[in-house]
Amino acid sequence: MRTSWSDSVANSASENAAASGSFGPPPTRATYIPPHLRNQPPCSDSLAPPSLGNDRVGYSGPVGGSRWDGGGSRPDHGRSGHGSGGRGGGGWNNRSGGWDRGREREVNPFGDVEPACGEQENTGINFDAYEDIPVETSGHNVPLPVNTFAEIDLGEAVNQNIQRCKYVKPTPVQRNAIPILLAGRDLMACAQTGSGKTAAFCFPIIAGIMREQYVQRSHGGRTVYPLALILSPTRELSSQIHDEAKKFSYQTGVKVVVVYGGAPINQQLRELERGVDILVATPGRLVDLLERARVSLQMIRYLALDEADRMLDMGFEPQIRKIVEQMDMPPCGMRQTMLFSATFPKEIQRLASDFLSNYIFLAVGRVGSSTDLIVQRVEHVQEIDKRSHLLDLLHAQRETEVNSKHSLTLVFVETKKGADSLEHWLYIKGFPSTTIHGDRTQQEREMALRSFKSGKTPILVATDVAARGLDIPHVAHVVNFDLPNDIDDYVHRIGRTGRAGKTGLATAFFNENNMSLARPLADLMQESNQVVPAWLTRCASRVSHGGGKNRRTGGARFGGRDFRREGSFNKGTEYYGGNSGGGYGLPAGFGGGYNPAVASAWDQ
DNA sequence: AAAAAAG
Repeated sequence: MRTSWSDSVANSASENAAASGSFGPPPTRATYIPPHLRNQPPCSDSLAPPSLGNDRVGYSGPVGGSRWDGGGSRPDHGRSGHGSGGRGGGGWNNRSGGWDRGREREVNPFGDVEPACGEQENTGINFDAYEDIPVETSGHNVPLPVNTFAEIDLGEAVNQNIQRCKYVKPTPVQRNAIPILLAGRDLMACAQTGSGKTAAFCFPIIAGIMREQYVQRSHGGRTVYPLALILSPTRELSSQIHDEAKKFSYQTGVKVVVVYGGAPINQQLRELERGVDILVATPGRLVDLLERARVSLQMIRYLALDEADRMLDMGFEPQIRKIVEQMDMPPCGMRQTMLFSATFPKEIQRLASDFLSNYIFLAVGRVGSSTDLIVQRVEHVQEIDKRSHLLDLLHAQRETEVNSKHSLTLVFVETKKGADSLEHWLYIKGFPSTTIHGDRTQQEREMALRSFKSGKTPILVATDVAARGLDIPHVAHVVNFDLPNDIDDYVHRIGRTGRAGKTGLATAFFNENNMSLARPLADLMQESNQVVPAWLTRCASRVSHGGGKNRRTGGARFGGRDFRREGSFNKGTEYYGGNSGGGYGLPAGFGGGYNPAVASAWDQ
């Protein structure tokens, strides 16, 4: 059933494809071509996840040998003794082994990249600001952070990709996490999205796969045996991670495949059959593939959970436990496990420790100490007035935006129905928008995201499916039309703005229905040096003073703190990175603070 | 109670 305005006009004639930009006066329904349908090649196969192009032929399953080999011959499958001298020389200089044929046809993921990785120059970055970032680590024998990519031995191929991405210097989470992971340690990391955390876990995985020698076991059938598994809670996030990982692994011989629901499984099966070292997946589709015995986890050496706190909350935990504990994945200690999120509630940390072995906890704060990149506003708006209030905001925004051609507004609502209905209403009121939520087809979801990112529909009405991890440049304004019940969800939502060094605005509509959020929201805003309205403080003091589920413990400087350090369960701590005693005042989840118009690894 | 994730 077509519920979206975008869809309702999707079949309009295409001769108006060159219609004017979407920031002009609102179009009329009769002649309007939805922006996302303009200038599109006919028959674009939008069901295919981006960058699935994978063209190495004849590869199946883990390879019996190291990609370090400079040898001229393709490693033999199923040969256990291969590569005894494979690491001889130990250099990264020449790995022109058996992968070359495939490499020549490997799609260049840098060919059509979006501005995030391409158009900008790396000049004028104020890297000194990085030195101020509070970093907290705990655990046994924490490896020291590095300051440059050159200090890390990731190999020539990966180094080239780092250059292609125009990363000049590792971000704080990378500086700390990469040495930890290269040392083979398990890791629980608190760091905001947009802080380069995808690269922080991808680089060590790719380097590890290239370095090590894996023996192909002769298993039957069409089962594939990935060496690394990266799980994320939404399809779009998995797709995004896959796109990043493709860039990082370009011409390394390491193969990345993504699988998720809502897309044709046959295509994904074909990709898997062409070989997979790193599998990026959402839980449901992975379980399906495991049950069909098309994927085995026996060979997994690296397990990464992105948005790990979401992955371990009530809705996902059973599936994650099944994948990690009840299939054929090597147990804790036999694999390297890394958990990343911007928020890590204590209860979730306790759960997560089941999956970890002697792990290091890492929390990385934000850049700078006083400049808040996200201005948070809370307004008291009754349910009945929300729509007209939103309209006022959008009109005011339009007034001040005549010159900025690419400024996006992300509106979060509570329900899928509410998303459709608000989107339709906005259309009536002359604001081109689209919507993303779990009741839309995957094709529609991906189209909506593209249309929003490109600025063709500069308003996106979303449920929490878009709250986490998605890297959408140019989101100037996040509106919490309906506030979430959990303060961590709020942190993730507003984290969609204030990215890439730009300032962001986050507006929340608060009323009696949000009383349970009053206290944590007021605390959070205070900690991030925001103006807390007096009425909100009053609300906060009216509700219970107990430490409920929503209460942030241990201060919110980092959006998390190692739960092992609480109470008597103290395993010893070590500190690096100038955590000189608090006063940072802002939790993680607030965008990086470097100059605009520069690219760096922050632009992951 | 809602959202997400398999079909």
